[in-house]
Amino acid sequence: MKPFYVTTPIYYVNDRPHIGTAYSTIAADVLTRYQRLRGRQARFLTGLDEHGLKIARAAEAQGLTPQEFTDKMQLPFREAWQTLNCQPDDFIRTTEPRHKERAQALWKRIAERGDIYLGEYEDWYCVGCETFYTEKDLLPGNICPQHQRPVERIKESSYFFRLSKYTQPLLDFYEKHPDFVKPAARFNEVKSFVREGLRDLSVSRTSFRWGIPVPGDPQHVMYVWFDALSNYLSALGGPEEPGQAPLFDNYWPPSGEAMHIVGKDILRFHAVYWPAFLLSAGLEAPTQIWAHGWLTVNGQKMSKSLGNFLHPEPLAEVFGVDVLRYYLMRDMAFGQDGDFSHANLMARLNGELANGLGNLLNRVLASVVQKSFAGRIPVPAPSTRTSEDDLLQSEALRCATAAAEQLDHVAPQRALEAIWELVGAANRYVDRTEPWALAKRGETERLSQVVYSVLEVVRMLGVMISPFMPSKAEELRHQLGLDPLMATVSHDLWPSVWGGLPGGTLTRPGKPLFPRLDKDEERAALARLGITPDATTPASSDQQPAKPKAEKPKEKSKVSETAATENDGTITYEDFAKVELRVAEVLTAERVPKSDKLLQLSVNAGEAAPRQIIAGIAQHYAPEALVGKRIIIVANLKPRKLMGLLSQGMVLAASDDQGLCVTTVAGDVKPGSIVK
RNA sequence: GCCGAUGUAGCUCAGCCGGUUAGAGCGGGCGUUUCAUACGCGCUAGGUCGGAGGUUCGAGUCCUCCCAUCGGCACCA
Repeated sequence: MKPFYVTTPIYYVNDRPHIGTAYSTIAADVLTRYQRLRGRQARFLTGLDEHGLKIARAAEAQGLTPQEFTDKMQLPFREAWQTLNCQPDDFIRTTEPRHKERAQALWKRIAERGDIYLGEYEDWYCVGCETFYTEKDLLPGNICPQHQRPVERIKESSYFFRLSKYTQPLLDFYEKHPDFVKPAARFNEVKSFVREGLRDLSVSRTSFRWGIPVPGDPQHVMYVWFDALSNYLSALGGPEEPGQAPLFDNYWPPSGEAMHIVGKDILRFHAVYWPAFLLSAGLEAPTQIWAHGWLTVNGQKMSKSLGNFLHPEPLAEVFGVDVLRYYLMRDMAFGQDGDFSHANLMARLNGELANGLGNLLNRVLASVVQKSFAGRIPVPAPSTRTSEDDLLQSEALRCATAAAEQLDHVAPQRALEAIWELVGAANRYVDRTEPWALAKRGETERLSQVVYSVLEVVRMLGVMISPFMPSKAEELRHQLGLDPLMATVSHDLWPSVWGGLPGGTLTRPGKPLFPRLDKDEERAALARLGITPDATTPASSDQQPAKPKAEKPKEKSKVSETAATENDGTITYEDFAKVELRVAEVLTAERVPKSDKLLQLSVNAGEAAPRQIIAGIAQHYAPEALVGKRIIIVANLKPRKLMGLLSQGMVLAASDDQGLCVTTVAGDVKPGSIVK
């Protein structure tokens, strides 16, 4: 079996860890622990992205050097992973010398292939910031977000990577590696993106200094993705010639299997740019890229404006680290979007962990074993086995196999499902065999068998949950009187044979493994997190507040559609000379979802009903800034649908290379007035 | 607008290559045990399988169209 190498994204050091970053890090940790358990060599990398202008700025704002700043900002990440019991083998920071050096080595390799050339990069530039901005980053009206001043269109010298050259090679590569990107639907998106053709990629900047100097041209620093992506290699000491970097030789393909866990937002960089860089450098691409989805919180999107970023530490403190890990792995389908719901977490804690597994251990260990066997695990006689034991045993092995299969396919939620089938089977077994009745009747021989069977299953469960809940797994083993699990290479510990539990072992019954939360405790837990109970989304709730958003535009278009039928004399664009211009007052304005440029306006043009106009000015005007304005519209333009929304008319605007201004009237004129 | 995915019991979801009475978990209801963390176990819920056509002896399961939701791309008034 090839060594296993798993990575999380390197997180942007400017932020703090939140439930989303915790999710990918925990997933990587679970996979690593699982592979080790199976006797496979495994390495887990996480780290931080510490370069870029934003960092330099933030540092400056605090009166620190960028290095001092990132040295400080890295701590919450290290602490968070420690708190969450995630144990990466390496933690790379892009500001480390080892990274800079290897990133430059990768650059050189690619440059030697002739795939990097000097060109010009053009974008919006703010003199005040000495920075380029993409149109998306600008405030309406092409205003610099920092200085509130207009930006200029400017070119700077930049190195480019010949990405265009790799369009076909990438498509060929995808063809040969049908599992390169997971889930498959995401892979399709990647492919169709590449199929449309790739443009060369700007990979350096001269407008800021906080980055890795380009080899041979220190005026330039590497642009973020070149720098960032190379961390996966640099942390292994690569790229390097064979024999020079043992980790690289061992873990990177073809000798190892490398899996990148990424969020769906950065999939393109990993699935397109990264393999292209590697192809160019004559290196192997990673084995697989797993794009996981986004987490909402109690049905709501996490966003800066809502200020509802969920941080993992308080959750771990209130519910327990392992419970949080379990919940995240159990409730979210890996690769799909999921919802973090406090109510669901507590439901799973009580139902599956406390009542299901915790109580299973307790109901046998705390009573029967103590009373009938003086706290020792009994040694059953084979003759006392019945079909119930056969059934339980085969269930145990079946579930163990199923769970392993699911984990091999990176489906932690399904693996846990399979494991909990065994929890159910074990509880049923106890009910059917009634150990308490056997004890009463003094049938000690049979009781030995029953107790042993249950505890053997519990032992197996302890092994299987250990990647997910390492501490609880140890606690469970401790209560069974077993030593901590020690994973070693080439030694598969996953349950595959019955009877691993040594009879005669002195057990150590303790507190319930997973204390149950009663209603009051649930309320208290939520209170400690500053959450009101009705803010959570119980699994059974159907009152999700996602609807009004979708309904609004619908109502509007209905209204304006009727207005349209009354409005005859429509003309086409070619008949522009016949244009009918009117003054209209903007009643409402909002962005068209999923569109960068379109605004949906509702205007009063002096008619019975307001009309809807879709205007391509979103990059120049904030919706709020338009409300109340008297603008001039083309009132009799033939209605047309834009992104599914009916536009009845056109907003007149003047534009030059500095930006765009909607036309308005100088005086106070009634809406609907004709403009001549 | 183009491309893709999804739409199955109150909730979350399984249902492979079309085939007997459409499933699981949770929640709800009923019952039951008493070893256990008032835990467990059993039974139950009568869901137009988004809608309409079609192919077929037979369709959640294939085809067409429509609707809704979500993504990717595109962006024009």
